[in-house]
Amino acid sequence: MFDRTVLEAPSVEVAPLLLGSVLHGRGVSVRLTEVEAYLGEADPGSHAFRGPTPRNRVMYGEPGHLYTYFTYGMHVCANVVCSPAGTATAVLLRAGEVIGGLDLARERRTTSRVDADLARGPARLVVALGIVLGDNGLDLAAGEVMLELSNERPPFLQGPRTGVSGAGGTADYPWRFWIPGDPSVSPYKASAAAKRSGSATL
DNA sequence: GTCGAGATTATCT
DNA sequence: GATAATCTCGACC
Repeated sequence: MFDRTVLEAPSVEVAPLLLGSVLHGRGVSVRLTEVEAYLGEADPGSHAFRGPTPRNRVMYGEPGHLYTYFTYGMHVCANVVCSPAGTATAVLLRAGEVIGGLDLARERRTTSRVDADLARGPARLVVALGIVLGDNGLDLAAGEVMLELSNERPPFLQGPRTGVSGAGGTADYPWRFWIPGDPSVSPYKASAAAKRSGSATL
């Protein structure tokens, strides 16, 4: 359960609040350590940039729901819908630390050799939680996948988004947030940042 | 440890 | 028909 009004804010404000929060999905619990904000039609990197489509209509719905989508032919990513109905902003869940249902998470992610890799990356996190494409639109307050907002405000860093192709995948939109020093984030962040712009450490 | 290239399919133009 | 909010594997240091 959570206070849905918190999620009515724009995704850039919600994103840091999700850090440290816990997502429970079908027997596995993950503490979020890295997220990314998407600002709907104002954001060239968002699926909603070119207006509503059958796929992204969930983002236009009420906050606190799950938005899932298929990408690169074989991966599913998950977002938390933010902002009031009619506004298409969302927060992409990029990485987290498995804190419950460890054995089950290991079964789902047989390619991970260390626990820190179980939910390191958007598609990996989705697999670890047992989320599938059909969960699109699920209510995170009462569904099989539940969000538990943290009362704490862990320290976080902010930087350019990664993996976004075309316009929008630049430092013009520094809407990636992560908890510094967490093992489920650091290697990913370091190599991706170095690859893009030399060094993006803040 | 870091770096580079290929895989594979739903969705949109 | 082109594109994509990625992952994995193999080569190299």
